[in-house]
Amino acid sequence: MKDIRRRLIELFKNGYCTPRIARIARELQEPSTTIHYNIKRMEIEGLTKAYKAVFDYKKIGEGFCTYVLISLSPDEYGNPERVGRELVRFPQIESIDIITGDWEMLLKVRTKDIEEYYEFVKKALSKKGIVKTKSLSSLRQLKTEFVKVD
Amino acid sequence: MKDIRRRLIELFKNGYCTPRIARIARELQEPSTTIHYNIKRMEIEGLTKAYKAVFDYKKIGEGFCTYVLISLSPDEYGNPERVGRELVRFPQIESIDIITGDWEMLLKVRTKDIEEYYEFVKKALSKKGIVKTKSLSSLRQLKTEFVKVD
DNA sequence: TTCATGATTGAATATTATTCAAGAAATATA
DNA sequence: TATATTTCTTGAATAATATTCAATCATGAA
Repeated sequence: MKDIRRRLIELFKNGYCTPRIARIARELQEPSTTIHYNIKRMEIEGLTKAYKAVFDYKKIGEGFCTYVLISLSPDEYGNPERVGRELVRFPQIESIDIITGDWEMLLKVRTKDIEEYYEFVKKALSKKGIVKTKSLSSLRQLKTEFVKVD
Repeated sequence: MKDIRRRLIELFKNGYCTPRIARIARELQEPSTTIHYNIKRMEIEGLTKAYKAVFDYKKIGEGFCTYVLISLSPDEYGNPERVGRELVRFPQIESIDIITGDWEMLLKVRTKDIEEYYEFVKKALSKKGIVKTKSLSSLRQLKTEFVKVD
């Protein structure tokens, strides 16, 4: 058998979907050409960044979700984006924010389990500039990416 | 003019998109019927929960993003899901997690600005059971919903 | 009012999703 | 091991959908 699923999941994580114009037109009771026109305008103007899938992450082997608070070394305070941009490429990272408060950065990370999370931490969070981290693991998700789950 | 955009944004937040089968088939060099079959199976088995859009949230008037740590009263420790389920319905909430550590719950909230956030806090976080909160505002997002932004 | 720009829409066309039936591959059962 | 059963793959045909185009309408500026 071909492992189509694994490849589909990768594609769906950040794209390869598209609006259902005909269905939207029925829902909003407007002509499909009007819907089409508006969707294209929103894309051109950059309101929409991507069309993607939301998964039952447990079922795709990414059931372990952790929020990571990050403290940067003083010489990185002026440029937290540098560290952030290095992290963007890690597929386990769902979101990266530079934040107010006692910590400089907040990540949301998805892995299979705690072992895989440990591997991620060793690889990704040993960057120059990161001096301290604190992990908050999710015991249960009720909503993610605006979608009600569970 | 009809305000189509506002309505499209609402629909796109948690659905009304669909996989681009033909495009995926070209990308993966597989017959489109094989792709179709696998996508449907993933939907039936519940691997995929929704197909939706990711926005430039600043451009759709939701530029202010805040993570909210929540502490529950001792009599809610045994049932944090009760509070969580009450919060699910708020459209400003992107994610809800029950977490390990000093706090019981973590929300990700999107509003237009700090004023609208304040309105949200008054309405949503005055629930019985919530005894303390701490807001970490996002100064800059580098990645959200697995999609690189900015 | 007139003009320019952007939004809405129906009709025609191009592209795509879906169904169906047949066969191949994997798995279960004897 | 043989055989049955289930799941997966695939091409051909059809149904549904997206897209293009040109005309019309609405809006705001000059």
